[in-house]
Amino acid sequence: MPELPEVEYVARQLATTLVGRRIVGVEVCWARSVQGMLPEEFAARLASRSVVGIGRRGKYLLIALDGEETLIVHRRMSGNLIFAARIDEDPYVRVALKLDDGRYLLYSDPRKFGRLALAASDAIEQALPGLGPEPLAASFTPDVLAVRLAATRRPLKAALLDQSVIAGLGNIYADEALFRAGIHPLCTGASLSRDELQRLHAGIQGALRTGIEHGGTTFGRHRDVHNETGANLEHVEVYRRTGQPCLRCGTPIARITVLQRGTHYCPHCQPLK
DNA sequence: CTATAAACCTGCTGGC
DNA sequence: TGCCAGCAGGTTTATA
Repeated sequence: MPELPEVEYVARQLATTLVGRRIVGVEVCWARSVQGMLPEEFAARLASRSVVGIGRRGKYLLIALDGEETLIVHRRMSGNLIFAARIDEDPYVRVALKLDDGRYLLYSDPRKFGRLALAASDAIEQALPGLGPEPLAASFTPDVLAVRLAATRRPLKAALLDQSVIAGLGNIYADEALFRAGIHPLCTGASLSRDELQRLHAGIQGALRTGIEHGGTTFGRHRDVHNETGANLEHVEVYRRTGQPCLRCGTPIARITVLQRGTHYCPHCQPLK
């Protein structure tokens, strides 16, 4: 579920609410939510650690601790990090961190796909699978985008969903970016003109920034650290709008399947060359 | 390299 | 009301 905007929004919340807190207790309720080690070792390595910083890489949330270790969280389809007064406030708790102010930070995840891991703070990139550039970094230019897309013959939608091409885009924001750019999801990356590349670059950044601004997109499970929904569903232009009129031209939004993922676009505004 | 399917899991929605 | 099929923001692994 969470894509870059949903992770970034939560990261910004945690930067002001979690940094400085110490972990005084760890309860693992679903062992497989912890990656790479047994729950006992995970709990032992987190015990008495203080949070010194919050970061994000693609869809990975990074919680830096003293002792040079970082807690890496990937929420996958249905995971959320939520502050609570008690563990049983949420029915889907997989891991609970008790904090030194008496509250809990709960990792809640109905579908159990998400993972928590620990890695040396100076080796985060090596601990993650190979990720492409950060699309909101200043160094992510239309030229960089062109180079990333030139290396593949796959449909653009498939390339945008590939985290090793660009980090952080998922099904919602890939569709939104392509709509903003006026490019059909089945176009080939290598076939894009200079103008189309610039539009796609602007579309990617614009869609992501809009998502962050509205607290992320919630149509199902995404919640922020206060268990609040994100408002960006009111601002998406094509995602899950199948059959509804295009906000630009009125043509009904079409839905196709790419990589077994629902893909939404306007047949008029996003022509297939 | 590309494409496709399956696996990991549970909950919700829509149709009959 | 009840049941079943299908769908869901992601990623990894196996197979053609």
